[in-house]
Amino acid sequence: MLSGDIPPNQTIYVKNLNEKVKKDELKRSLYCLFSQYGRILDIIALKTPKLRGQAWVCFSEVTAASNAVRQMQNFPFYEKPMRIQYAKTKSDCIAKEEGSFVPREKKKKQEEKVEKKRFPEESKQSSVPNGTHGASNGGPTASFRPGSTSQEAAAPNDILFIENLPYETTGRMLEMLFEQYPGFKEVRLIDAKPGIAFVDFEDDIQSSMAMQALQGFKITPQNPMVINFAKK
DNA sequence: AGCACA
Repeated sequence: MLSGDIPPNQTIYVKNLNEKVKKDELKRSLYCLFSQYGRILDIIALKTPKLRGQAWVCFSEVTAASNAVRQMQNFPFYEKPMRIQYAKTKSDCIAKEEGSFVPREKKKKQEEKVEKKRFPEESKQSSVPNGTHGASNGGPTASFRPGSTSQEAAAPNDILFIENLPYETTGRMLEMLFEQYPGFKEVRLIDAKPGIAFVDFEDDIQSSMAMQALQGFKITPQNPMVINFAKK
């Protein structure tokens, strides 16, 4: 089958990655690219001879992984089409979240269910490649409500579609925000439709970076930006 | 091509 008979998994296995790109940049880019599908708990990438050119992206939901497998299949990423499958085994970070993690020392096949209630400590500060110095104006990312139906993720595009802007937003204001990200080309406001804008980038990797960084940015306290890829 | 948890 398409996914090579591997059953769905919260973690996707990505291969055919460009081995020249440095590990941290790779993780950041993967994070930006895939976080549109859901919350990413961790990204594993190693540069050892056996493991270079591959990465594991762990999502908090299987549905996010499924969307990512389908939508980003063969996506050209650093000049190479990504090959995406479900991971074959459960990631440590997932096992930890559900309390079934067994340290690697014991190489046992410890797949038994641990009947446990939630941990009392709810500090879900998961390790995420914290690439971007994002929207640091108080409010973190917006909870995706206005506009788009967040279940149907738009395909990557070098054009971003911005919603929920205050009516008084000017092109210059948006330029100042977006031009700090590499690949920025231009901002386009629609006179007939206040509150939305399009922002063009050189490619969809760079647009993803900016989207991730500025998602939820508040120009006014009541206007967290909602950023999506523009429809093709 | 290659399925780990630096």
